[in-house]
Amino acid sequence: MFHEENGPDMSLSPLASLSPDADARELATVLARAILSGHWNPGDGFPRELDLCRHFAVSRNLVRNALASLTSAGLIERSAGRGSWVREIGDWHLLDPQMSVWMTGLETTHPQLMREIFAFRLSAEPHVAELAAQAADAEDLARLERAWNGMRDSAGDPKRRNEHAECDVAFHAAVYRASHNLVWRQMGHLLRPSIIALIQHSQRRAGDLDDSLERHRRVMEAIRLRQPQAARLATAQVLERTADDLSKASSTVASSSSIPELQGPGL
Amino acid sequence: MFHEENGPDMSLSPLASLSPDADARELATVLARAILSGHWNPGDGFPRELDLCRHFAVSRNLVRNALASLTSAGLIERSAGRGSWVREIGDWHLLDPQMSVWMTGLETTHPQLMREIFAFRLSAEPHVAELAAQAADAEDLARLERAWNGMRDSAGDPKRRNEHAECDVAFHAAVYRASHNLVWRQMGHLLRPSIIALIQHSQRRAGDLDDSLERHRRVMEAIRLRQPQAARLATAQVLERTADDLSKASSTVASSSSIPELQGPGL
DNA sequence: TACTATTAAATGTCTGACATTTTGACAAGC
DNA sequence: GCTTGTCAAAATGTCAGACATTTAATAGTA
Repeated sequence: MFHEENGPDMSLSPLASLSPDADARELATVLARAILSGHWNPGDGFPRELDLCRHFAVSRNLVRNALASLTSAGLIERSAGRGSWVREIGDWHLLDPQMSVWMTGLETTHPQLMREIFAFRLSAEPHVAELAAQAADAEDLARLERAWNGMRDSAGDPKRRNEHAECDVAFHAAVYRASHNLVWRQMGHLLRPSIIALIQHSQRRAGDLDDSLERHRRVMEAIRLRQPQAARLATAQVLERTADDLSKASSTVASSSSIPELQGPGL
Repeated sequence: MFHEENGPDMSLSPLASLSPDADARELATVLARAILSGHWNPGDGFPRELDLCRHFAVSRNLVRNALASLTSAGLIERSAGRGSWVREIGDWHLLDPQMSVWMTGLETTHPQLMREIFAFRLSAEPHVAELAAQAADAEDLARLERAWNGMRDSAGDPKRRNEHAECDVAFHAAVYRASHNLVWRQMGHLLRPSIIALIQHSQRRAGDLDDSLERHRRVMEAIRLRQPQAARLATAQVLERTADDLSKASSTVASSSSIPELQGPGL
């Protein structure tokens, strides 16, 4: 007897429940967020297809489609005859837009991932703003202005915090897009989990909010006036303010503004 | 009669043939490369599942798995009852590692994509090298040296051109990885199609090769000596040489070093 | 010990059927 | 003429069961 049919199924315990009429997309979301929450260590075996079928009461086909999504995001690896297992964090496709969606809805944000993403933004975004100041057209400016107006109008109101966060995302995404390079533009997807997680967990004072708004406005203005250096500086100052909020929000005062080093061996 | 059962099936004509024992991965590759080659315009309808089944003589299941890959790469969009259609180039997930694999094997390289990717490298890679010079450890240096030695040993030999290209890719990927940031590291996947396409299509003279080797060596040395500014400059000069080779290789002397602007409206 | 055949477990694929979503045609009613 | 409701067709989404293939462990044998 190799089955553990009636056992407690420990490996399935971290899985949330699923609505009864779920489709493959929802199932993939549940599974992905369980991995992103760190419920499995890299190299750990992932539940077998049939176990997942029983646990969620869905067909094997649906499970396979969901697992295919996780595979294409680099979260798991599969092999006929051997099973599925969780890949190490360095192999995850952080730039897959699907990953952004999964990360955004996470209740407990993955601290290491957030540090990595923010460190990336810190090193890249000022330069993106510089490119944007060289290439932005009228449409880009309109997008920036729409997003900024949304931030201004929803500032300070606790009921409109989600709206404020979305406008914040839209603003930064508009900067990436204004670079008029398809690769940078794709990278804008990375912003959502980073910004949402921050806004949700930080309690800003009104003064901080005004200051943040003003710094965003300077970025927009520099891009409008085609001043690359000014745009670079203004963006760096926006991120500096964000880093402040971040260190206030997190109980552990990590060095969020220096490039964190980790991920030693690898293979 | 709405079926066009026996028609010439024009929409299937750009599809290459498939080996008889193909799996979903191969089928996805054939379909993806057909799209990447530009055989469909954005918004064009993609063949229906059953047509693809007949054309390739495979099961519907296999076709569906292949189409799921294309969907997760942002190449097509699907909707129950309406069918599948090709998305516009700005929505393609250029940073999906799977896309790099598909692009690399392409016979006719997609000129716009290659320009976009190279423009990105030109704007980002010097800064990545700067980060690498701050964060590289012994293992990173070993990887760089291994790759550079491979480039040196295979230089000039027409029979070892693929090997040379692979080492070139490995060198630049090692720089991205040495930044010790997971996001930049993932971005290293983007290098392969860019470098391979260039090496395959350019006929370098021996002197150019030596020069390229020397410039790569300077990058490695600057990283080893922890000299960020020198690493930045050296990388910029490597890319400058590459740009020269590019403009020699392409018959149309496009402005490959300026950020190309395109993609106007796009909702 | 070393090698081979067997068996079981897990994922990969095939087939056929039904469910759901979307669109268009058509007729009834105002 | 215009709207509205109903129906059918087309396309993708899901289910169920069977078989194929790959992998690892096991038992048997020289």
